[in-house]
Amino acid sequence: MKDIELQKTYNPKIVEEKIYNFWQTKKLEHSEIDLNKQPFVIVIPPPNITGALHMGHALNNTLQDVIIRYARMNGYNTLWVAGTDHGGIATQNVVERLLLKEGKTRNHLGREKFLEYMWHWREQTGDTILMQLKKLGCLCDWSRTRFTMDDVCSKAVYKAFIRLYNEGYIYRGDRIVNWCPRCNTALADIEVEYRQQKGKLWYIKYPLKEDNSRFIVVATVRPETMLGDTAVAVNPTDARYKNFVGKTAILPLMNREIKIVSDDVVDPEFGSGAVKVTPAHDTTDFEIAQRHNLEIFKVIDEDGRMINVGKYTGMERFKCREQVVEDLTSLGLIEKVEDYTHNVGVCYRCSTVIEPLVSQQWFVKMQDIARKAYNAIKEGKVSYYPENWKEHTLNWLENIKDWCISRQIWWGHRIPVYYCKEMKTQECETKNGIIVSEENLQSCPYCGSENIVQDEDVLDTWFSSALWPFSVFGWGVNENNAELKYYYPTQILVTGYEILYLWVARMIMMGLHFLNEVPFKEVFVHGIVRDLHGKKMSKSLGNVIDPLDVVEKYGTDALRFTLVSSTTAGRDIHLSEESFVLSRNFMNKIYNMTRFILMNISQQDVQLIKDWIKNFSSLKTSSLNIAEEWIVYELNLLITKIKQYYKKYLLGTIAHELYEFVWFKFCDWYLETAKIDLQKDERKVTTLGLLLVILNKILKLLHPIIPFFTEYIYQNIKSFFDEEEKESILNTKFAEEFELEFDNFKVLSYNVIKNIISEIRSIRNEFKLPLNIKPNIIIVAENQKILDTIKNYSHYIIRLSLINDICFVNKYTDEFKKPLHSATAVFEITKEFGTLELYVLLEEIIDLEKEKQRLKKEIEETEKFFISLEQKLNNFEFLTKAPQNEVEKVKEKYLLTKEKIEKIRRYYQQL
RNA sequence: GGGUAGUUAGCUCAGUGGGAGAGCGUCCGGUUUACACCCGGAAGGUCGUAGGUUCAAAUCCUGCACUACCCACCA
Repeated sequence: MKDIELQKTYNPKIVEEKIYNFWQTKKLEHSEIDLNKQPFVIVIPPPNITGALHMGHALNNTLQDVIIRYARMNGYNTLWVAGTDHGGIATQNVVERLLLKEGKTRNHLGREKFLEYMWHWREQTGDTILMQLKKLGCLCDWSRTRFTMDDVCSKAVYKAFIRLYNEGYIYRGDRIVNWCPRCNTALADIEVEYRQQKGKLWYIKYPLKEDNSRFIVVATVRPETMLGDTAVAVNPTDARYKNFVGKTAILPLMNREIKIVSDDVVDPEFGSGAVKVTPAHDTTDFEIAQRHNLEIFKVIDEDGRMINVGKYTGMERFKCREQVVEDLTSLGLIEKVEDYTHNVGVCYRCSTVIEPLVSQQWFVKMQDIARKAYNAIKEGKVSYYPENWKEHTLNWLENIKDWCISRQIWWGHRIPVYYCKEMKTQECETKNGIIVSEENLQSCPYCGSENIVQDEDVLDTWFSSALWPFSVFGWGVNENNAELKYYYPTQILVTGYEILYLWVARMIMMGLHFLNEVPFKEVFVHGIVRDLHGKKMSKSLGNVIDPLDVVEKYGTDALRFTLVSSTTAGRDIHLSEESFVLSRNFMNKIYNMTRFILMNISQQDVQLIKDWIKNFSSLKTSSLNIAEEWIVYELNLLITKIKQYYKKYLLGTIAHELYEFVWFKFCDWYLETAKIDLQKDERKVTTLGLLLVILNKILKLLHPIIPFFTEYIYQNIKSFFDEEEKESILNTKFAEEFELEFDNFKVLSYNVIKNIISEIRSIRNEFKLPLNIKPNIIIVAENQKILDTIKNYSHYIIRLSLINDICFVNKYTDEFKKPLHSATAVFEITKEFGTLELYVLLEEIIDLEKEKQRLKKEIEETEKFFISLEQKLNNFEFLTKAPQNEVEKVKEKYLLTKEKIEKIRRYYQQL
């Protein structure tokens, strides 16, 4: 694959295609049980089969891929399990919409045909997203791909249900559930979103039975529900209503007698202080009804239409509201109407206003199960990154409610419960005719009756998701299998915070309950992808950035690099198109830097360079020049930092550090000095060898983030290394620090040279020197050693700052008079080396007024700092209370700054 | 109503006790042959606000304002 092309621009499309095909043949992602190696496992948050890849997926999976590749390069037996989620209501909605286009509804087809249709649809399109993940470079072991409704996972679902049922954790009960009249199903509390909505608060007069000229006034935002009222409640301490409690009121429009009761939940401050009680359609009212044994009277059906209410029957609930208000108004029973803003619950899928409905549902009793999870998290068996989500999860677990797991749809795991209609035996009767069975039953196992029916409902989609970390390893088929033993618990779960409770907490609970071990040791929580201004991406806002478009335009690696570098500790990500341009440019930069290196290698040098690289590890830094020593030193610092950041999963910081090092240190500085070295034949091999060694390290550091690009470059340079046997960069070891002893003086000297060059450039710009004017400069120092070192490398300064020549002056031994027509700068180095003066000889070009201003500004800035140092040192408390090394540091800076400022002042005055 | 996070350059964000940083944008200058998807330079900030702790605060604490998200049964 030696084909770095001559084009000046990196073409991701061609390269990524090539590398993708290369990987396809290598099956690098495959993992097998290897007891000699430590496993490092990630189980994917399974995307919904309806989903086309969006930015959230791209982010989530890129992060996982970075982590898995890093672990892989550190010698772990990595496994990333892929799969998809059947997605319950969301998926059924999508398919029903498709059906509707054909003019059909699910009821036309019937359950069986409808499911057939759905499975067929899934076969055709369900794996699209997995293909897209593959293209993203995700190192999932595709041979293990699972689906929440495949045989293996379904077995786990039934097994879990039956076990929970037998253990007494699953029960069936009457509850007020959040009903979505559009989706026609119950929703869990966490599937309900609240929206603030402007509404009205109606005050309605209910006449008293004993004296219909007297009224009790109730306030409500939902007048239509009054038709189902079975009581009025007031606070027991409310003096206004003391005499009403126990009396009977007449429900207007319905002319039903209802009781007036007292209950603590009623807030006397709100509205009129009296509450209408509609047990069938309000959670609080339902609770009141249970405490007072009130009748439950259902007036709204599953489609959101009125029932059992005479002339209102069949009306849509909001239409009915208008009608009720109109009728009450004409009866003179509306006392007043107020504007009122309140929260309305809506379905998280379709935003339809939720109707609280009383109905029979299956529930999981959560308290015991949650306590186990609570303790495990508290004990640190699961670590959260960033940590603050730990506390959130604990809070949620503490206040957990029972989990409604039945859903009134067809797509999903059908609840494995049968009802015997006959109950012919005693045994059958004690069981209430409820049969829980994984098998497809034809007759009742208790009484033999063939008159049995299976529960119509399916399980909440999150029920199967909660089992995902172990169902994928075949727990449902055989819970003692070797894979489960080896791979479970997994290492880390990567997810957005929006499903922390919906999913993550439940996995922890189920993992602990069924396997007695947490399903993952770590949870990495990332934010949600938003647009540049923090708005959620949505089609209606038109601010969606499609990852596939980005890949098309800028390449997969650019997408990945941007996503990773935008990730900061659990915060939301604000994406803009231009951020991908930056990443694309970064890739191009490295591409060209590589081209430069390879272009400079002549055929006859290849072997020499290989030999040099082979011996590099035994080299001493003394054979390196200061630029080389500096860059190697900086690279070591970088590697150390990056390894630490990985421990804390600070992936965004890692991307930033790499960007900075490669561009600003390696390319802008080292490569520029290397160009100068390359002109001397005797330095050529060393320079090129070192450039390749560093490039190789950089590739490895970058590989987890931009795998395609780094693989491509690696394939083009790997022949220089003893790594011929490594087919892919993925099989190499992650970059380690060089084991070298550094000479701090060399590093320091190089930094001084850098500063001198920058300063000269700045002066050139300030005085608008054209490029063809190359002034002479004078460097004055107090220390001969540093003067000699700079002298040795003066060619760097001459080339990089475009000057003619340098004159070196030792302040103590040489005669020196400050040249008048020059621009001046003073540098502080260290206590040992003192300060250094720079004169750029400008002769008649200089504008002395400008130089004056330049120095004045410098003096002002330095003075500000100097005064702060002085104040510190004059402060007795600072001297006594601050740590000694801080005081020392300030003292040193003080002396240096003093020297500097005095010098600049003197020059200023001479002008 | 409760909780959490955020408020730093025009924009997007780093920085968690010792001289305010990056990228983009802006302005100035560049065919320095790896890269114009580039190079060099510059301007731009009383670090939301009011207090407090400390020798020292963008950084720690408290109040307030605004923003975002999560949670909650207030009709």
